[in-house]
Order: sequence, then C-alpha cells, then structure tokens
Amino acid sequence: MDDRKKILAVDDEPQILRVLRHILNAHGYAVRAAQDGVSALEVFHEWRPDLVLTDLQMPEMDGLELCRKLRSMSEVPIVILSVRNEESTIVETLDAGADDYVTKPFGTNELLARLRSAFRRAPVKESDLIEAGAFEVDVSAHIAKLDGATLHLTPKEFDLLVCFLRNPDRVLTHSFLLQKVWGSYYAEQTDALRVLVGSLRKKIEPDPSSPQYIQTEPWIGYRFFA
Amino acid sequence: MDDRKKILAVDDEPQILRVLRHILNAHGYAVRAAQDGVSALEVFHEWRPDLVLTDLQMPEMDGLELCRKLRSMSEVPIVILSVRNEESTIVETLDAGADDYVTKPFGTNELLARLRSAFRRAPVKESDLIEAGAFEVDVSAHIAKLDGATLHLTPKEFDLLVCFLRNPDRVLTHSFLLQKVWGSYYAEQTDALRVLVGSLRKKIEPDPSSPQYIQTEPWIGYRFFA
DNA sequence: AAAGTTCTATAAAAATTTCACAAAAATCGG
DNA sequence: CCGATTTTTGTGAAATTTTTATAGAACTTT
Repeated sequence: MDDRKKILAVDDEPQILRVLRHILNAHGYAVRAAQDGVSALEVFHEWRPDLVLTDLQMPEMDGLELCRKLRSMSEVPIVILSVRNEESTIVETLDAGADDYVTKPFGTNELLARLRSAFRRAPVKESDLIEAGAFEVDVSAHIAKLDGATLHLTPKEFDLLVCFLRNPDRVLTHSFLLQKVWGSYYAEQTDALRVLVGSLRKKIEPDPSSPQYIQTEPWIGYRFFA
Repeated sequence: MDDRKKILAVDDEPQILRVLRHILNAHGYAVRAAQDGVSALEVFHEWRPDLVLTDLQMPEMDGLELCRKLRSMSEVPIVILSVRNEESTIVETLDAGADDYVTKPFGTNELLARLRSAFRRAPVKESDLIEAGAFEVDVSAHIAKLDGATLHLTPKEFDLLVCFLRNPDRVLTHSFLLQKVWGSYYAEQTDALRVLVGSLRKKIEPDPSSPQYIQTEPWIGYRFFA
C-alpha cells in the first residue's frame, strides 16, 4: 500500500508542473497535476489529495476561486505558489482560505518546509461519518439525518452542525464558530451567526423556543449536547 | 466578557513591540509583550495566549529555542517575524514547529492576514483542567462541576471561581479580584464584587449563610478552601 | 427566478451594576 | 471591658446595560 502523502499540483504552465512533480516525487510525495481550476476540482473529488498546491493565474477557474470552492467542501491544506507578490493579492488569497502563500521564484527547501508545516497542522483526517445521539452525518456527502429522517440544511447550516457535532458539551465561542463556518473572524458577523443558529434550531429542535440541542451561553457562545 | 484573541508578542526591541502592540490592539486583539524567550515562557504559562508572534534574535533564549520549548508543551500557533531571510533559517525555524514565517519589514495587512490564517487552522484550544477538592473545572471548555454536578455559572461567576481555584487557601484582596475578574481596578466596583461573591456562594455553598468554600476576610478580601 | 445569506429593527432575555438597608466587624472613648 | 459609632459586608430588588431571538427586507449567488 502506498502511504505517501498525496499532493495535487495546479498550474497552467506544463513546465512548472514538470519541475514540481520532479521535486515532490523526489521527496516522497505522490503527485497529480491539473492545468486549471475546473480539472483540479475533478481530480480533487476523484483522488482526495492530502494537500493542494496551486498557482493563482489559470484559465477556466483561477486559484482564488479554486480556493473558495475547495474550502466550501473541505479543510484540505492549500498552499498558493504565485509570481504575484502584491500585498492585496496575498491578503485576499489567505482570507479566501489558503493556508500559505509562497512567491515564485521559490526556494525549493523553503517550499518543502512550508509544505511540511502545512501537513503538520492539517486537521487529523476527521472521519466523514459522525454519529452522535440521534444525529448521523456524512460530511463529504453532505447528508445529515436526525432520527433517521433527512435534514435539508443549507451549506452554512451544515457546517455549523458539523462543528457542533465535533465539539459536543463544550462551549464554542462566537469567534470560534465564526472562524470555522465563515473562515475568518469579523465581529460584525455575529448577527449572521445568530440568524444561522436560529435557522438551524428551527430545523433540528422539536421546540425551537426552548432548545435542547443547541444551548446558548450568554456572553460566550453556544454549547451543543447530542 | 472579553473574548478577544490573546497574542503574545516577543521582540527585543521595545520600539517594534510598541508598533506591534498598537497594530494588534487596533485590530481587536489583546496583546502582551515580552523582550526575551525566558520571560516569554513565563507570560505564556500565566496568560495562556492564543498565539505567539516572535522575533528570532533575542537575548536569553532566541526565537528558535522558544519555538522548540513551546512546541514541547503546547500546540499554540507560532508565527515568526524576523529580518533574517536566508532560506536555511526559514527552513530550520519552520521545522522547529513554527506555523508561519514573515520577514521584516512586513506589510501590516499581510501580517494580519497570516495571523487570521494561523488562527483559523488552530486546533481547538487544549483543555485546561483544574481539579481541587470536589471541584472540577475545564477553563477553555467553560465547564464547571461540583461533586460531578454541572454548575450553571455566568461568565463573571465562572471567572471568579477559576480565580479562587487557582489561588486556594490564601487571602485574595478585593483589588486583586477586581483586577482579575474585571480586568481593571475601580474602587466603585467593590459593590459588584460583593454581589458577585454572593451569587457564586448561592450556587456552590450548601448553606450560603455560613460559607464553607468562600470565607470572607473582613477588611481584606476573601479566602477559598477547596 | 429561486435559494441562500446578510442586514436591520425591535422585542425579549440575561447579566451586571446600583442602591438601600440590615447585619457583622472593627474602632474608640470612657 | 463596654457600649456607641463607624466602616464593611450580605442581600434583595430595581435599574441599567448588553446580548440574544426573530421576522422580514435587502442583497448575492446560482
């Protein structure tokens, strides 16, 4: 069995892809390549890489868009490799969910060290199937059931529920939830969080006005009991 | 309750620390500073920051050593901020467990974006358990139990209890408690402290009128016995 | 156009502070 | 040492502040 870590490299220039493949292979990674965002997503679904290393400038779907798409469905580590070094681009990309940003031309050893770092802090492959109490959730398939009945949740509601199911009993602060569900923390979004909690309660609580699963901890956040 | 994220900034130049403190405060972080690795570790233990932002070159204990020490005891996110930009230094530092490496002079917005990114992928704060007598408190999960039964405490009551549990058997002055629970000392707040002690007693004392855990030391403060 | 998300306004709830007054503790003059 | 006086403490309840819930409008995305 091949237990090498799997890296999906995305760049529109075949030459760069060749170089990357060579370097990464030489350091014990399994590599697959894609030349644009759309095909990158296809490979991602089919191959389930452990990390995505991508350029920004690409036809079909650029790196920023790819980043957002990936983040909406996965916590896979994403490292950007780009010639663009304007601060605004870097900020925008990191806020879109990228984990690191390396500018070309890149030092091979630094790139490898940054990849190791990205792998190190990657979430331990969380099981796709979560069962807790009457809940049953398949994360990658985006299916959530309560007492066997399918819940029809929007993407954000789904993310929020997963977040709760993975951290039961403990208080989850507003900022933690904002970060996990929205990807970054902006205090102004606490309104959106309240609304989201409200709509999730409507779908899972027998009596939303006296919640049994999602309890509010005033001033701090919310606490979930399965 | 202050739910700002706590950043420990470490640099031997006071001027840089001032700038960092200013920037980070302005963006909603709570900041504490240290000028060398040894005092950084002390602050870390006492304050439990959510992230450590450190320079490499420092007296007493340099950034690399600090990084290793921190990693041996915690998964706190570490971001390095250094003038040194040789690839070998970056590689060495990242491999010592740093999560990101930003070179000085730094773009403020990029630094902030990299901090957001580091926060985003930070693991759930490791639990910080205090057990004393019949009390069992997990500070980061905000769970407090007495004889196995969950206590339903408000944020200030919780903070006060933690304060007592961390300083058992000795007299805690009013001003000390005000400082710890309210974050600052205003003499007018002694009323609030009295009321708070009263409401905590109601929740933890078998007989609040003759307290066994929280004893008052007239003219001085309170003393807690687990 | 439909679905999802965010924003806004308002009412309700929760926590905190202030306040009044009785009880307890210390101070002080005798 | 003792009682009067002063200061501090405990406590209930009102007042204040802050946070939360929620409906519906506005905005975005698909």
